[in-house]
Amino acid sequence: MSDTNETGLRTAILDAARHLITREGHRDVSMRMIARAVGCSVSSIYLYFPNKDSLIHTLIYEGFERWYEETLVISRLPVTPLERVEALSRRYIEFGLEHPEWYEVMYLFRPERVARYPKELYRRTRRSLDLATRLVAECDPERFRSEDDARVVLGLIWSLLNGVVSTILAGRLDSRIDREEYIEAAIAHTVEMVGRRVAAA
Amino acid sequence: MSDTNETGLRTAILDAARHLITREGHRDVSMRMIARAVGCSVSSIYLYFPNKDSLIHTLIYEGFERWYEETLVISRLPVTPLERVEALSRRYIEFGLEHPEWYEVMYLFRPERVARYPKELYRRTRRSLDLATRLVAECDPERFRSEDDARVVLGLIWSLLNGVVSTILAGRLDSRIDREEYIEAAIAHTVEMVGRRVAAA
Amino acid sequence: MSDTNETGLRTAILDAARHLITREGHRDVSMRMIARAVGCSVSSIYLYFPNKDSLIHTLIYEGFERWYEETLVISRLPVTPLERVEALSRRYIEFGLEHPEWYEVMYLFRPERVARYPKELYRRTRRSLDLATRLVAECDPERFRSEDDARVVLGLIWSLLNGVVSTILAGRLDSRIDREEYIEAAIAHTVEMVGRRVAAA
Amino acid sequence: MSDTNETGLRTAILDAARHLITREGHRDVSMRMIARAVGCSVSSIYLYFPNKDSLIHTLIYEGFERWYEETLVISRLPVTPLERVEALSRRYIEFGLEHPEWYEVMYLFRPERVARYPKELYRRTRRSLDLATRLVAECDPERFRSEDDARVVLGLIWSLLNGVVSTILAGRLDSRIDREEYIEAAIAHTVEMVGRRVAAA
DNA sequence: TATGAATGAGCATTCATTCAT
DNA sequence: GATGAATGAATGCTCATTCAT
Repeated sequence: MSDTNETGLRTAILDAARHLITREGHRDVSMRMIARAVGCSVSSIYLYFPNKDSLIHTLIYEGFERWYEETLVISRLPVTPLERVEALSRRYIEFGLEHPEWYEVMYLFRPERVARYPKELYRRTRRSLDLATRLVAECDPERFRSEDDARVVLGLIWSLLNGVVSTILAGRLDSRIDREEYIEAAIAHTVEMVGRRVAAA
Repeated sequence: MSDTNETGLRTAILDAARHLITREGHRDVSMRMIARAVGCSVSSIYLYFPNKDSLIHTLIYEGFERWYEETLVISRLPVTPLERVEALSRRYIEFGLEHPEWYEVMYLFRPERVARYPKELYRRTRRSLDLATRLVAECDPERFRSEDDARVVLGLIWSLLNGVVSTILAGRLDSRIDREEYIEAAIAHTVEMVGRRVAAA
Repeated sequence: MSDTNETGLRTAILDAARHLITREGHRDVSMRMIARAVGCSVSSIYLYFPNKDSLIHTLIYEGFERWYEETLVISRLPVTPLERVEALSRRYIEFGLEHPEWYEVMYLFRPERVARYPKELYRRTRRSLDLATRLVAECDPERFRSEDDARVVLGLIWSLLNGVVSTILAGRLDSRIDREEYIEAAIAHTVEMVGRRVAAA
Repeated sequence: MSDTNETGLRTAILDAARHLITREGHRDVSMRMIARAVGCSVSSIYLYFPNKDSLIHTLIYEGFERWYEETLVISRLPVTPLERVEALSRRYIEFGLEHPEWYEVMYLFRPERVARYPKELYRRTRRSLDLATRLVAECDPERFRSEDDARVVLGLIWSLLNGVVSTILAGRLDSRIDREEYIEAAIAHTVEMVGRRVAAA
């Protein structure tokens, strides 16, 4: 309650919700728990969010927004396109591990289950993805003449990176594996995927 | 209720629970719902499982068991080691997409959140992983002289495949990407990871 | 809780709800209050009624049922038709005053506001009304050749009697008026309405 | 908010409350809803009314006031006493049907449930009633030598008219009954009650 | 082996009201 | 005169679980 006043209740609620969700999963986090964590009454939450859904949507929205900004910074780095992709991969893993709350919250986004206000959310998701796709395409304009080709590769990269981050966050990484080595190997692979043609299926 | 008796109530409960969880998420599935789906009373479930947690643990356990059997079959295929790895990758994606119930249920497994009976669960997880690691190691005994090297690569493969499956299951695959192409590219990549040395970081 | 067991919880719930509604109005009666009055837990109520609406519908339904039985008895009295109408009027007022719970609960029935399961309720309402209409018609077959004529008169009678009962129950009867005299005058009037042609409009 | 200022916030609040209550019932109308309808803040309502109860009391009070004025006008009509009673009956039904808000709001008045400020309310109720009683008495000074006799008859008239109005407003009028015919028959009856001695009980 | 009855704790949400500004 | 922020208490309802039979 003390340091809450400084940043505003709305922000405090979002922070508490994000942390609790990361720890417990979003279905297990109740408005009561959030209120208790913030130190305000339950009904005060409803002063800032019309309902639980919208609170969670806000969280997801902010997660994507936040990652988009990271993507934007990287897209402007004065390095080679391939190095930009490498930076993007590295940053994605870092982002996920440094801010598991943001990462997990973005992962909550499930088109099928997130019912009520998803239109704007969709747009945000796409924005980051499209920018990243462009970064991939720039690496090899000849190979990625069609945007679709770049998209498939980006899709794989994204899957790999998500697999890596979620494996680590979930504590499922085999304890006999060295974490740094694992991460670096993943990044190296994403660079490979972009820089070299796959032997094809 | 009629054909339930043949296979046993316990099995019927597990089946119903698995399907419901896939459709609704495990937090949204209640004992009531399971009982209704099975056609028995709620309290009958407690004859076979001391509580909801243990029911879910059983589900996870069975998921890993099932996948272990698949892994076992592949490990005995009379083909080259590399082809076995390819088969493993393909089968993993197929398994996840064909049986989202099993897949999702395995994914429920979070050491931190699954509190009560995790010891045996851990062992099951490892068993599949170790077998798969061996399959990878056999592809290039020289490169994978140390088991750890194989483990890192398998970790990446597993991450990539999980990323692929979960992306598709969650409906998050960019609609502009062709699904089959995406899957085949992923499999091709896993083969690449094993068969060719990465350019290093 | 002691005398509850004898009659069954369901009945106890209905009784408590009926009394509370009479005292407080149906919007002011909560499931919690009913539970407290009965001496059971809130969730136990949901064992017998899927929701509050259906509990109230049951109450209304029973009220109409109960009154229908009264009507039926009167319709079989071995007296003149006019005396039957008189008996009906007298019994209606008595019924309302003796069982304000039943009476008020029937009055809750508002086609517009009672949304969910009103079909059967409608039928019950009509049943009593149609029987009463027949009783009126029998008083003067010549005058009430068309059923519609009897219906208008019955409608007026019903309005008068409802006005009388609700005025008394609401405590709005002018304290300078003698209650018995008032009631008898009302009954006399209903007989008049049926037995003598109105001077017309 | 713009045209609100002209008439005053207090009036705007009362108007909004009256309309909402008619549409939703007084228990379902919240201060929030009223504020939203008016276009002011919730707490502004508390500037004019100490609490919700007193707001509703004011509404009831005004309803009776309004009807009293109608009664007053009729009491001065230059026609025969009996025609005045007829006019009163007709006007009462009209008033109820034209202004269901006023009518319903008056009907909210229940001495038992309206706890806090009922003294003045009582007085208002009586005022209309006494005036109407006098109108009845004037029709037949000989028969209504005692005021009490007139009061009983007026009580019946009032009950009948209330029954008629509330039946129609509640949508409970049998759909096979012609509304105009029903109303005219009711009015005719009130005239009868006053103009002709009932056969007695 | 199977169940129906019962419950306490919890859920998201809404309410009338207060108070500092 | 007017408001925004805040809250405690209440609402209908669902849940996992227990227990006597």
